[in-house]
Amino acid sequence: MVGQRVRTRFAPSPTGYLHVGGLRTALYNYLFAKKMKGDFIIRIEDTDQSRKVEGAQRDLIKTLEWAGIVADESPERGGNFGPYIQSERLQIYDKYCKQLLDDNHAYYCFATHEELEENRQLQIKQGLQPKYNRKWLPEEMGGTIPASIIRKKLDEGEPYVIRMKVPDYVSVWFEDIIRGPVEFDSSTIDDQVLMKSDGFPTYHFASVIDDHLMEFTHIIRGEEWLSSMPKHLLLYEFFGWEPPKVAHLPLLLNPDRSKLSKRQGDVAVEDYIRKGYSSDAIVNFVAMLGWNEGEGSEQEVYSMEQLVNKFSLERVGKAGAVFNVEKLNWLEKQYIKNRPTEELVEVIKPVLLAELEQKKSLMPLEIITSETYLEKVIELMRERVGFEHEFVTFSSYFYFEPEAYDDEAVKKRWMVDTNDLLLEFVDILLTIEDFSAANIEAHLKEFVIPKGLKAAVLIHPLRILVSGVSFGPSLYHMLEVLGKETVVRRILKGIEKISFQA
RNA sequence: GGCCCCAUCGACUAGUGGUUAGGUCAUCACCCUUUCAAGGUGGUAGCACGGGUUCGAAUCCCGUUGGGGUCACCA
Repeated sequence: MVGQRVRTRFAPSPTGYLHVGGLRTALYNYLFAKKMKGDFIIRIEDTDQSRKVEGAQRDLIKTLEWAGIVADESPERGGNFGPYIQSERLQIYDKYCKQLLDDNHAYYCFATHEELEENRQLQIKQGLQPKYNRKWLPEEMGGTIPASIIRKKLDEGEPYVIRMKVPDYVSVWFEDIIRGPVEFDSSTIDDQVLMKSDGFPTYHFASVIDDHLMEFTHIIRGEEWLSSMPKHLLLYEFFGWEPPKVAHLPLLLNPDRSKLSKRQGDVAVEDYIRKGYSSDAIVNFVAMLGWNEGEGSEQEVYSMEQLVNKFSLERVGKAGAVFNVEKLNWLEKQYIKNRPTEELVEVIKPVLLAELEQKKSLMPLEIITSETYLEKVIELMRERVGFEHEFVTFSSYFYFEPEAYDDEAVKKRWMVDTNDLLLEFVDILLTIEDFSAANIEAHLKEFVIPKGLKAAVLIHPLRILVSGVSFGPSLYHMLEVLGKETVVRRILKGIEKISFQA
């Protein structure tokens, strides 16, 4: 194994959306493989027919690719170790199962669900660990069932499963890359079903065989698999295969420290995409949940490339991490602040166009959809939005007339003579040739100072009139970007609707 | 409950025997400011507990407590 090219895998079951925990698992597999100049592979574990969801495989891969996690081999890309879908590898599992049967490492079990359940209840009542009672263990393997009976059942076409025979009184030991040595006693391991009665393998069996056949060097997966590791190890031993190195990742947690779940917020990557998070932020955030550079590094923002360069399994923590959206939000803002303007234009243009389908704008379309205009909006709003789409949704006044005016702000900012002042000031605005921020500011001050008033008496009402709200970018720059015509129109329209309230 | 894993500010974490226990998010205050942000400065806040080992423990060992995972013909 020394000098071997690193191969890792992400092996989701196509039962629905991609979980953020799954995203992190995939990411760590990807980062490690790429860091080691190796390959990252996607394998689909669809051995449970009943849970299979149509389209899930496509969505899973699409979402991973959205995040920048592109597999070197996958069901869609192919590769030299296919098929990459387990339901297409059934003959392979059959073959290896036969071998286990021949070697007396596995046996047929004809127990019914009812029987099993009854046995389980009995054991629980007796205070024992629920475990298969080995009723169908054949004589030659130390059990009580004669080969003839098994033969007969088989001939009669009786449904069966195939179980692995866990050796008694052995201790299974392995070294986890993240956790160090871990030991289990075989008495705590159940005779795991390998082949289900529908002829499909269970996860445990299929994944061991595929992990070996596909020549993975490192298995990186969630901690929930830690306790089934000994079963897998036993299987490797039965086959005489060298097991890959394993790393069990700490779990992602809810704010109350239970396993991250629906109910307490969004868990699907798609949910976050829908809300407007960028892959940069999600990947960065999820990468830091359990991994850090260490050695006094204070970097918080990492590109995928940097992550690849710096990632190491040794620096993955052992404790679960709470998925905290606040920090994700902060990261998203960091990316928006630093994203090239052209990129932002590309993203928000379609959002604006879609919005324009719904709503009429009184502003010239060729202007507000132009790149130069959007660039100006971005310049003003860049540090004030939490998501890219907010360049449109949170700043709709750059494109649409205000539909309402913030009541509280109006109450606070309107004096008896505000409307008169505004009306007077409109005339001045009309005279401004060069409608620039600096010019507007100069004219406003020139207008207000001789009257012994502060600029604020106009600044706030103007903002409210023009945008409808009491917050936003620099007023003068906002007016400049909107243009004289729009500004004047909105002021006149606004003062018709707003008046001083005592 | 058995087995397994884990334990530093509210959150993410740095720290591997000697540090005023550091950083980031959040939070609070102040500065900047026409507003809101952004930014700047500063503050509050943490080694779960109890025993050891040691001249000296956040760091090593044991125990307790707490949390989590897992005990399927699901992955």
